[in-house]
Order: sequence, then C-alpha cells, then structure tokens
Amino acid sequence: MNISELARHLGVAVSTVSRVLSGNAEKYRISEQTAQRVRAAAEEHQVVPDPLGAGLRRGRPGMIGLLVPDITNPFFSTMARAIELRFRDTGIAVQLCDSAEDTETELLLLTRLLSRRLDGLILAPVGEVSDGLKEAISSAAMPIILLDRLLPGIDAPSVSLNNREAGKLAASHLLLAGHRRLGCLRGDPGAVSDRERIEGVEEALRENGLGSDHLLIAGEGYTREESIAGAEWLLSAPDRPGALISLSGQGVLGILEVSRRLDLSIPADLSLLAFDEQPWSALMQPPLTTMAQPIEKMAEKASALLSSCLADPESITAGDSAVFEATLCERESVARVASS
Amino acid sequence: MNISELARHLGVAVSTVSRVLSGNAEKYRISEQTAQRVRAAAEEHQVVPDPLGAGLRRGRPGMIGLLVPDITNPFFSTMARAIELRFRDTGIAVQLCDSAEDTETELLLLTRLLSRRLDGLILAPVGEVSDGLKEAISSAAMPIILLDRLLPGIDAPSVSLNNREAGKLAASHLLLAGHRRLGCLRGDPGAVSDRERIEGVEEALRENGLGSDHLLIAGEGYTREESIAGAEWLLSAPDRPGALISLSGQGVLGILEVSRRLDLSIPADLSLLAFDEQPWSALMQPPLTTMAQPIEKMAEKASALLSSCLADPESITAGDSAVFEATLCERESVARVASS
DNA sequence: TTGAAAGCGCTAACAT
DNA sequence: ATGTTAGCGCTTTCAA
Repeated sequence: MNISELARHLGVAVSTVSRVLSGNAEKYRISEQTAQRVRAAAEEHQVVPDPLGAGLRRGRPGMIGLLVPDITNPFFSTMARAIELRFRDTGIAVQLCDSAEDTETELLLLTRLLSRRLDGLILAPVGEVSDGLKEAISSAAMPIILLDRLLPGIDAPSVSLNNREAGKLAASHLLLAGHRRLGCLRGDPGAVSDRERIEGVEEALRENGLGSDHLLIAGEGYTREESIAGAEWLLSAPDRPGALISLSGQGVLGILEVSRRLDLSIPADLSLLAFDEQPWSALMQPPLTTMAQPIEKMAEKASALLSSCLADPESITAGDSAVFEATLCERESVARVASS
Repeated sequence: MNISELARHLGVAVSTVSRVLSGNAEKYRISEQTAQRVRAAAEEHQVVPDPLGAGLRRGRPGMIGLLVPDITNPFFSTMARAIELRFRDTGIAVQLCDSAEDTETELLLLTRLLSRRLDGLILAPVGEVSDGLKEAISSAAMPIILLDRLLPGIDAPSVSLNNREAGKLAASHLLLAGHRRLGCLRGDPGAVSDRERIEGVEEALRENGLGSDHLLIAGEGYTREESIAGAEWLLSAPDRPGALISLSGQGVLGILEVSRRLDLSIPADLSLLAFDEQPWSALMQPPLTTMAQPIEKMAEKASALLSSCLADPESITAGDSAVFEATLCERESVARVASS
C-alpha cells in the first residue's frame, strides 16, 4: 500500500498523509488528531512513503555513494561501517562500490555513480590521478568528499592522514633504535599517500644526517603477490636494510611471509614497523609495532563534511579538509641495535 | 541534461531516446542511423537515463540490499565485494547495511530495507530468529536470499555451509591427533550455524566413543571482549581441553590472546583449529590450521539465486538452496598427542 | 488546517 | 520505424 491509497482509505488528502509521514506535520500545522490517525493507520498497514517517488520529486534519491579501493581491507571496511552507521539516522542509504585497487574500474564506477544523481559521494581513490578521473570529479554534479588517499590537482574537501608526519614518526622510531638502513614497502607507486610517507621517512633520515642512499623502496601494488615480490626485492638486496616499514596494511603480510622463507627472525635479524593497526597486529609473533590511524574518526569527519554539503553545498570547500595524525603503537617487532 | 531535453535537442521523441539508451533499439527496430545519432549525442552530453525516473516507472529501483552482521569481518567483506562485482554488470546497485551483530539493529535495518521496495535482498543474518524477524521476512514483498547463517522456521532460498560436516571434520582432525578433551569457542549462542558445527563435533566424539562430557563450549558473541571471556573460561576450566576449535573467524584472536597471557604454548600445550581462513592465518606463529569456507563461491551462488528471482520470482524456492563444503587447511597449530 | 493539482524523469502501451 | 501520452508515487505550491 502506498500513501495515496492510505489517504483514500482515511478520507484525507494525499498531501496530508505525505506531510505527516515526512515529519512535517508541525510545519504545516496538521491537527494533532489527524496526525495521530494517519500515523496509526500507516503503522497498521506498514505504509512508508516510497523513496523512489519522493526522490524523484525532491530531485535527490536520499542515497550517497561510497567508492573504496578494497572493502576487504579492514581499513576501508571499518570506514564503511562507520559511514553507513552515521548516515543511517539521517535516513540516507549508502551504495557500496569496490574498485579493486584498479584505476580503470574506479573510473567506470565513478562515472556510474555520478550519473546516478546521488546526494553525494565519498571517494577513497586508488590514488593515481588520470585525466579522466580529474575530469569526472571536477564536472561532478554532486558533492564529493575525498577520503584517505588524496588526489593532487583535484580541488575537493577531503579527509586524510598527515602522511608525511606519520612516515617521519615511523622512521624516527627506527633510527632511534639504531637502524641506519631502512626499507619501505609501498602499495601503489602512484599514490600520493605513500609518496608523502616516504618523504617523511626521507626527512627523518636527513635530520639524522643520512642520505636517501640509506633508503630502499619497493612495491608495485596491494595484492599478496605484489607485496611478496616487493619484500623479496628488499630482503635480497646486496646491502639488506635492517628495518622495514610496510606502508600499507596488507604489505606486512608479504614481508612476514618472505622473511620466514628467508629464515630471517624478527626482530633479531629484521625490524618491522607496519602501517595500520589490525586486530591481529598484537597477536603476531613477535607482536607488531604499528602506526595506527584514527579510522573511525576519519570516517566520522568525512561523513560530517558530506552532511554539511548536503545541507548547504556551498558551506564546504577544499579548505575545510581535515588532516589526522597517526600514532605509534610500540610493540616488539623493532629491535634496538648498535648503530654502525 | 535528461533524456527529454536530449530528445528535443535531436528532434526525436523521448521514447526513441529511451529505447536506444535502455538497449532496446533492436527490439523496437530503431534504425541504425537514429540509434547512432542518439548514442553519440548522449555520449557527448553525458546523458544517462535517470534511474529514479526509470525505477519509478518500472516499479523496481535497480538496486538490491545487502545486510551483513559485520562488514569488518573478512568473511562478509569478501562476500560483499563479490556480490557487488557480480551485480555491477547487470546494472544493479548494492545498498550496504551493517547490523553490528545486533538483532535489534538487524530488524530495524531489515524493515527499512524492505520498505525501500528494492529489487531484492541478500541477508546474512545475525543468527537468532525473533518473531519480528520471521514476520518481516515472510511478509516481504521482495525476494530474499539467506546467506551463511540460516534461520530455522524461515522458508527462503539460502546459501550456507555444511556446518555439521565442517564441525565433524574439524573435530575428527583433532581426535585423530589424539586429543580427547575438546573445547569450542562459539560466536552467537543463538545462531544455528554454530549449533550445527557443534553437533558435528559431538557426532565425531560419539563416533570415537566419547560423550559430550569430553566437550566444553563457551562464547557469547563475536567481539574481542566476548571472545576473550569465552577463551578464558575454556582455558581456566579445571580439566582444561587440550584442543580448541574457534567456530568463528574472530574468536581465534581471543584464544590466541588468552593463551599467551596464560603462557600456554601452541601447539605444545594447546592445539588450535580455527574456522575461516584469513590472510594472516598462515603467518601466525605457529601457522594456524583452519577450516576454509569457499566464500567467493558462496557469494556467487547467492547472487545467482537472487538474479534468478529477479528474472522470475517464481523460479526459485527454498528447495534451491545451496550447501557448500568446508575444507581443512592443515598447518601447525594442531599437535599430535599420545591419546590417554 | 487541509485539499487539489502540477510535475519530477522515465517507460511502455498504443497509435501511426 | 517512430511519435504521443498516461501514469509510476511522491512533494509542494497554491488555493481555500
């Protein structure tokens, strides 16, 4: 049953029912008596205004899009949950899309999402900027919030980590422990976030009077195979780094697998610091030292930014972007060594 | 720009544009020339039929709902990804909802999803059946596929694991290794899936001439705290089991944490077998013996069932439900002991 | 305080 | 092979 039928059933006008069920009874000064009657009948017959009709009329479907590179990554699934929860109360649904860390898929999905005339979009991009992506985002008819990995040259409100500082913090921790040769396993070589983290690492090295010849970088992607390949390269280098930083949450698994294969003991032979705190981080042997991101807070902030845009599209600009700080979780995968 | 404007722009009827852009050019014998012209113009002006209008007219929004208990659980996020991918090509979007393993939230979300008049719904329930849930599902106006945790008394097509057999397989493995006292850490005590797994365990015990006094069961939920509490109870029992089965993917983390705290070494002091293969399972110390579920295949099957329902609601009944088998991944967390 | 009616963008039945 | 048009369910302006 839809609201017109309900209206006929009650002998009132559709508009009255609409006003009551959309919570505008007060605004239109519907008599308390009528309102009650409508609500009761709606309850009884399980009548809810069809979002399709309402959306069409309003010009907004009451739905936002969420495009992430990998919902399987705890980082993004945690965000997805927080975002859905946050918008639930507003009566706004979340449409999920997963680009599988692939830029082409990402562009395809983004285009579709944009053509769906959603209320807005939270985009956690793969990280590489193409002309197509730039074009799509800048010509978008809906508010877009960038999440996690920013896109240089794209001017949109965003929520991200202070990657440079996080990288610096990580490297400093390793340097302070006496390490002098560092290795970084990154995810996507094109992603700014990883690049910024590496810049932070380099800055820490510099402050310790060390040049970039003390830093090895590898990694061509986020998959298990790519992580393993990168880790292999790092750990079989002639002058093997004594400490590794995994710049992505998944990368550390590759490092662990390879170090086991090469019979390198952590932290005796190799110190390890991994970005992203995971449920299993503390349960590894040894427990992993990690850089934790305030995932929920970031998701919350992204949701808040988008909410503001929905209320008033002009209220938020790229200037309102938020940057969060990572925190070091010291455990036992980093060993103190005599600095040579 | 919408299709009416485009039609005016081209000097053709809206219906023509509609027919071309909905891929029905052939069916309506639109001339190739006109079709080309429309397609080109649509491309140029980035015109896509508004799903809201189309959905309203068709009576279907071109969207399915996906309600999971915890998108943060790799089991469900992997499924979510597979499902979204599968429906992407059909042009059907996926609305994500997370019930946070809470039955009340679940019912609320389910009610909302049902009132959204979606094309269909894939429901991975928390596991407990309430009257409200039963009522909601049976009176639903859209096809619903149950995923993973079934609901007794609810007659809907479903995709699940052969939990009984999986439980039996797990227990047999432990018994064959010489263990005689087993412990199970379950998630939700109300969920059938866990109950069936436990039945399988009991069956294996029985076949080995052992009564249920050889089995300890604990666990009140899926959170870290609940897992730890359950593990603590199991491991501090007077006659502590020599082998534990984690019935949920997360539970094993609780067991690991508690066994470490109690200074129990795995597998020397305690054998461990965990349901669900995780990216980190093989990288634990020792590598974990697990029961792997064919997640992608299950997601694929659920999608296929729902697709069939969308094509013809009558084509699928509860009888078409699919049951998958788990496979044992033998690693090193189970020790062979002298059976007493 | 409530009702009538227009129209959101689209598709499909009907008309030509 | 294409055009005309009704109407999907709703909200909101205008009228009373």
